[in-house]
Amino acid sequence: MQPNPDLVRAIANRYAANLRLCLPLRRTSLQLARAVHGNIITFGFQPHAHILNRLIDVYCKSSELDYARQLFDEISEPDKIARTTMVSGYCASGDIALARSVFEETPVSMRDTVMYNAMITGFSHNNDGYSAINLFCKMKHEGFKPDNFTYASVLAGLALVVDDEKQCVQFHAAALKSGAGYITSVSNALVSVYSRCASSPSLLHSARKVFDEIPEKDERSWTTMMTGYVKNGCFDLGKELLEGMDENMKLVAYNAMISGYVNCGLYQEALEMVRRMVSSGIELDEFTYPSVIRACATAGLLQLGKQVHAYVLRREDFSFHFDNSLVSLYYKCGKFDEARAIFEKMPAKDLVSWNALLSGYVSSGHIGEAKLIFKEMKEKNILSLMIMISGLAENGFGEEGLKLFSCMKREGFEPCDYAFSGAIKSCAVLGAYCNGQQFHAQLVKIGFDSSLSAGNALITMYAKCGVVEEARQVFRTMPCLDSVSWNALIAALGQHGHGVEAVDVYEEMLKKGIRPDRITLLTVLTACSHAGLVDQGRKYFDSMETVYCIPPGADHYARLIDLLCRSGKFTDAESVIESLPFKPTAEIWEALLSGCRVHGNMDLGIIAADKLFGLIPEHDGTYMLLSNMYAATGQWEEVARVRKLMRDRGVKKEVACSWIEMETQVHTFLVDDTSHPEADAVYKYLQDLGKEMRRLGYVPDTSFVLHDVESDGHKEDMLTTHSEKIAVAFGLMKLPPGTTIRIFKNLRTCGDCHNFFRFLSRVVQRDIILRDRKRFHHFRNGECSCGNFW
DNA sequence: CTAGGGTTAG
Repeated sequence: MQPNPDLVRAIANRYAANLRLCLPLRRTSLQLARAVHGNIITFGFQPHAHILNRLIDVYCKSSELDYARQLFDEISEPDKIARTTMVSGYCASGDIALARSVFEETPVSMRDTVMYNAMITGFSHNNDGYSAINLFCKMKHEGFKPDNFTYASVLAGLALVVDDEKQCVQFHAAALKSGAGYITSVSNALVSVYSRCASSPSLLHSARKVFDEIPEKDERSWTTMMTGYVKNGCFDLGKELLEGMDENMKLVAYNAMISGYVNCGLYQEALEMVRRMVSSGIELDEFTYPSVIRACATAGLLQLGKQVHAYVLRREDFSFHFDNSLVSLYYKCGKFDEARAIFEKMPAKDLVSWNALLSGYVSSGHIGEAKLIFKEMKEKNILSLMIMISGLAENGFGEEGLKLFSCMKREGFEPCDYAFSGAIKSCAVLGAYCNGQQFHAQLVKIGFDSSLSAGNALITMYAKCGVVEEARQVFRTMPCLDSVSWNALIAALGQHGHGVEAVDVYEEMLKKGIRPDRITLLTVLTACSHAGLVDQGRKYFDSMETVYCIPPGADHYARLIDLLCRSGKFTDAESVIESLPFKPTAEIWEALLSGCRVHGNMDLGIIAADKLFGLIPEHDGTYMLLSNMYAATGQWEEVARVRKLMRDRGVKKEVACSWIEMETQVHTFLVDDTSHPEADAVYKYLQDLGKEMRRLGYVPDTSFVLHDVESDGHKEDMLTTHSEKIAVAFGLMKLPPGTTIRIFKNLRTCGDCHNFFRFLSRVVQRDIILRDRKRFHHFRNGECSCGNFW
C-alpha cells in the first residue's frame, strides 16, 4: 500500500509539536525523535525545515551528536536555526572545534545574534574566556547588536579571565549602555565578574553594589554573590548574606560555603556548616555530599567519611561525583583496596574517576601501578598529564617526567603552571640546570612566574642544581608563599652548608606567625645536623611536641640521631634509641651507622649494621658502609667477610654512575668507563691533573678501595676511575673557563674522591659542585662547604 | 536555536 504523503507529513508535524513539549523528558523525546526520523526514512518525504531542526535539537540534547550531524548533513541548505542548533549542540557536548567549524562555514550574511550568542556561550562553557571576548568584539565589529543573552554569555567568559578592574568597568558600562545592565541574568554575571577579578578581590564591593541594585533578584543572584564571598575567603560576609536569604534558596548557598571552606582546608568549619544545615531542616543534596567527603578526605577522617558513605548509599540520591570523591577519600586514608574496589564497581567511569585513581597511586608512591593506569586511560586531559608528570618527578623518574611534558606540548595541551612545576621538579631530579633555567624563562614569559606551585618547584630545582643564590632569589621575589616555599628554602640552605642561615630563615618563618609542619621540622633538623648546630637542633626537636603538637616520626628521630652522632655524642644517640616510643626502624639504624662511619666508631657501627641486616637484608648500602668502615682501618679479612655475606645473600651493589649536563645534553659515566667517544683524552687529562695535585700535597687514600689489592699502585688506578672523577675531568675539558662545574652521582661519594675534588678545585681554580645520593659538596679553592669530612 | 550560581580528580 502506498502511504499518503500528506497524512505522514501531518503525523510528523504532530510529532514535532510533541517534541517541543517533551524536550525536558529526554528519554521520551528521544524516542519520539527516533520515530519521526524513522518515518522520514521509511516514507522518503522531505519534511519541513523546522521539523528537521527540532530533530537535530533533540538528538543534540540527548547526546546523540552523530545522528544530529547526519540529519544536518542531509539538509541541502541548512538555515540559520539548524546551524545554531548544531553549534550549540557541539558546544554543550564540549566539542568546541566542531561547533566552530559549523559556525565559521556559515556566511556572515546568514548569521544572526542568536548564533553568535550560542558560539560565545560555547567558548565560555569550555573555559575559553578569551575566545568568547574576541568573538563578542568581532560580532560588534560586523554590525550585530548584542542582546541580553550576549552580555550574560560574554560576561561568563570574562569572569574566567578577568584580571584587571578596568576590564570589569568597561564591560559593565557597555552592558548599561545597551540597556542590558539591569537584566537579572546580566547583573548576575556582572556580580560574578567583579568578584572573580584576579588582581583585586577588593572589587567585592562593586560586586555587592551590582547585587544590591538588581531590581528583581532571583536565586542565582543570591548564590552568585555568595560564591563571590566564598571564593575570596570572606566567609563572614557569606554567613551574613546567608542570614538574609529566603529559606528555600539556602541550599545552594550552603553548598557554596561548604565547598569554599573545604577548598581553604577549613574542614572543621565545613562540617560545622553541614551541622547547621541539618539543624535548620535543609536537606543535603547530591551537590553537598562530594564536598563533605572531600572534607573528610583532606582531614583524614576515615570513620566519618565511611558514615557519610553509608548514609548516602541508603538515600540513593547521589551522582557519580560522589563515587569519584569516595575513590579519593579511601586512597587518601591509605585504603587502596577499597579505593580500587569502588573504582571497579562504578557504573559510569569518567575522566575524573580515572584521574582520581591515577592520583591515588601516584601520591602513595605506587608509581608502577600509576604508569599502568596511565597507559590504560583512553582519554586524558591536562590534569591527567599534570598528575603523571609530577608523580614521575616526585618518584625520581626525571627523564620520563620531562619526556611526558614535551609529549604534552606536542599533543596540543597548553601547559599550565602546575604542569611546569612538574617539569621543573623533573629537572631537579636530574640536576638539569640549563633545562630548568629555560623553563624558568618560559614561566616569566607566559606570566606564570607568580605561581606558587611553579615558584616552589623552582626553589627546589635551583637548590638541587647547587645554585643556592637563585633559589634564594626566587623565594624572595615570590608574591605569595606557603609552608612548602619556606620548607624548600630552608632545605636549600641546609643542603648547601648554610646551616646558620637556614635556622635564621626558620626563625623568620616563626616570627611571621607561620606554623611549621612536620616537613619543616625535618628540614630544620637536617640543616642543624649538616651545620653541626647540636644544641639548636635538640631545642627544635623538643619544640615539636611541646609547642607545635607534632609527634616526631621515625624520620625526625633519625635526623636527631644523625645530629648527635655527627658531633660524636654517641651516648646521647644511644639513649635516644633506647627511649624511642616505637620499635627502631631501619631509618634509625641507618642514621646511627653512617654517624659511626664518620667517626670510625666500630663497635656501635657493627651493632647498627647487624640490626639493619635483620631488617633490610637486601639493602646494599649497609654492606657498603660496613665494609668501608673495615677498609678504613685496614681490616681486610672483615671486608672480605662482608663482601662474601653480600654475595651469599645475592645482594647486588648498585652500579655507581655520575653525570654532567652540557647545554641540556647529559653525559653519563660509569666506574672504569671507557665507552665515551672521548674517553682516551679524558683519562689522559685526569692523569695530568693527578700529577699536579700530588705536587700540592694530594695523597690518594687507598683505604677506600674495597678489595685488598696487593700493590698500592694498582689501587690508585682503581681510585682514579671512580665515575665522578671521569665526569669532572670531562666537564673541565669541555666547559668554558670560569663556569661552575656541576657533577651528579647516584651513590655516595667516597672520601678519596672528596679529597680529590678539594685539591682539584684549587689546581684548576674552578667552583665544583658535587651532588651525591645524600648531600651536596661545594668545592672552592681547596675547601668544601661541608667541611673536610664527607 | 542563545544567558547567569552550588558537586568530583592536583
